[in-house]
Amino acid sequence: MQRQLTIIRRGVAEIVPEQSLVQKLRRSILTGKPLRVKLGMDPTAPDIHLGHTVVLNKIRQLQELGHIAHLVIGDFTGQIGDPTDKAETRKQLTPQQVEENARTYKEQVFKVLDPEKTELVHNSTWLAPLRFAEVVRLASTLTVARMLEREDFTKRFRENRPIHVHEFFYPLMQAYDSVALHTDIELGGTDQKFNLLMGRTLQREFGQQEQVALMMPLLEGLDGIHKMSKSLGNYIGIDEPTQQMYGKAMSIPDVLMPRYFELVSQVSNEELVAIQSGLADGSYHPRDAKMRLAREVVTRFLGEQAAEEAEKHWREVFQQGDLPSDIPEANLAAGRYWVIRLLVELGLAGSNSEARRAVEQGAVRVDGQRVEDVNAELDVRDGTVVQVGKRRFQRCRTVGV
RNA sequence: GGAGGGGUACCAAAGUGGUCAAAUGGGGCGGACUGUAAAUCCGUUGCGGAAGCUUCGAAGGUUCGAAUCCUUCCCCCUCCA
Repeated sequence: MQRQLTIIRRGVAEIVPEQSLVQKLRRSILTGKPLRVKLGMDPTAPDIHLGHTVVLNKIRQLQELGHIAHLVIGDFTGQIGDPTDKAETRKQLTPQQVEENARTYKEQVFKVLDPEKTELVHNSTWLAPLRFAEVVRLASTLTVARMLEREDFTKRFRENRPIHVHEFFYPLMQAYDSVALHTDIELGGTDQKFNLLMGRTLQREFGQQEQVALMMPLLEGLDGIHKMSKSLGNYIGIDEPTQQMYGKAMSIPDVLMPRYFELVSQVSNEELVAIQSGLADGSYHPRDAKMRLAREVVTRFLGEQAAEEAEKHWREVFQQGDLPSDIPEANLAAGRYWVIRLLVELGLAGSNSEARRAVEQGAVRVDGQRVEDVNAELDVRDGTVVQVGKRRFQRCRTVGV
């Protein structure tokens, strides 16, 4: 049991109440019955990113300890939208959209979870048939004041932004999921605290044993400040193109390395300690740590070969400043081109003005030669490579045009 | 139903008749530097090869001149009930 606790505790932000977790584990070990672990997935945004995997990793660990996971597809709640941390009311999705998103979710989620020990359930199964009287009973368990304790609601209220009544039902529905599933442990980010605790309240109301709320920290995104989220664009999706995924991993701020290793990487606890102390005393270069992490992440989601390619590309282009081995090609008639036109033609600039700026700023190279004159006219041959900045390239193909 | 506040560029937010293509911050892009696409510093950020053109919720109007004034419309928020 001590072993289980050590594993479970890694990277966790908060366990409420911890004592209850200990009891549940003990009971599980004695009876040989696995604990029922729940994770709700709101199918509004179908793409899973590294931030989501923090919680998924934890579930995976629990699965490896023998416990069983219920993955709740919030097909019903998804039509409401969790107001958590949202500045505005989310738009409600149609059932078709929810189904579509849920499908994508499933595919991605099993890159982390063990399908053998995962049960997929839809919460419309038990939420849709509820009668109004039952809904009222749920609603009667909490007060408006209590609801407004939630920071996001308070904030919106204070800032005169709208809060719709149906949004109040979100926590209740999520909590009711726990009742329906007899959940022992519910996982979520720290921002889910209110919802997770609501599950305890409702389970008590229904005479069940209360679940343990296990909260994971919110992973900071590429900007190093805000939590990783799709809407902020500071995320690494687990379905991204190889080089992009590797590159994004390399652009994580140095200071976040210890955290990423703790929450994202699967290195053993011993290695984790070694890495973190190495980073702390400077004996381990943050870049090397980052390359290791980037490689691990790409390997995990896209395979080892992809990871190798990505690393090679990285070394060529950014460490040695060489041309990458795979430059996108564009067909073009041979001849003389005005630089600006050439850039726009190749899609390396969105407008003439933008292209001119790039040249003025010394960002443009043609066959390795920096072009500084905005009025330059250039000969384009087959194979001419045009580069803007450090990472945008186009090779011209004049054959067959 | 009544009273009030507001809609400015990718986002936030100044600007209330000319000096506004529109301050400032964030973001983006670029440069320098660093064996990192990190950090830091600097530059740049409507379109246009130039003259110039089009932008401040929408449409009209006043004026030599409007993001700024007037009219109508659309959208958002708050308070009272």
